[in-house]
Amino acid sequence: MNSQLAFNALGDPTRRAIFEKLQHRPMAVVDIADGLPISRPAVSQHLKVLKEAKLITLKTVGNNNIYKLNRDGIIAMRNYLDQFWEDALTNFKALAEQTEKDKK
Amino acid sequence: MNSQLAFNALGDPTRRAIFEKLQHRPMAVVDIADGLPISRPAVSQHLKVLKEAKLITLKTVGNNNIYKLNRDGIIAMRNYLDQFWEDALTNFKALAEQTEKDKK
DNA sequence: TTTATTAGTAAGTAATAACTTACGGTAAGT
DNA sequence: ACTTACCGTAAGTTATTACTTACTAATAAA
Repeated sequence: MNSQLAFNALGDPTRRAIFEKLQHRPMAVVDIADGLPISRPAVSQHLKVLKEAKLITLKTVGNNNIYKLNRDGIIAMRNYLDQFWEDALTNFKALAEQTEKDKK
Repeated sequence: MNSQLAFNALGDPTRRAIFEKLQHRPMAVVDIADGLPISRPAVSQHLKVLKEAKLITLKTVGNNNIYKLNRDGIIAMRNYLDQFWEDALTNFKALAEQTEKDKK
């Protein structure tokens, strides 16, 4: 799992908007772009980033590229972050205990 | 919790490096900057972002600003992101079930 | 078989983010 | 007092990212 890709992918507000749109239903690119204040090609570029981060996938149906959330990618990211926070909190706790000990 | 702050703060690799450094021990700014390929003021700027995202705090001791992880902030962000992924997966599941139903 | 719709990519521009150097202020050591 | 060490901020530069328009290709509809 490349955390850098995922963080980066969701770091942009427009991409988060797209990601959240796809939570409602799978959508073709025109539909995703509809309502967003940017051009359709710009949306395509964002979709590329989300796809490379493995957060979404696409299925071509005739003329349409239907994008949807990628369950496996999302789970991978969630698991990575679970570990990330756990490490941080574990280390925090160890430091706090060390500080206690140092006082004595 | 502000999602923009969360993703933005950890979206930058240098900031994640700083965050991980602080998992080992609280550190003064010079120590944080030591080893990083950027200038000390640049580090200060990253620290500001992490601080505003409530991931770290600082304590001034004489001439030193000692930065350390902020347990409460980390927990808040973990909880927020847990929810974020859970929502995504819940929606994914609902969509999958809907698709099943539509087939019938 | 034209005509319209969908969508990705290329190339250039605009906006943003990360960085540097220069500075000022404060505390600690001499 | 003077000097050194620490650190934040300001201002400007560089690098990166987001965006636009123009184009091409592919399928669907007429």
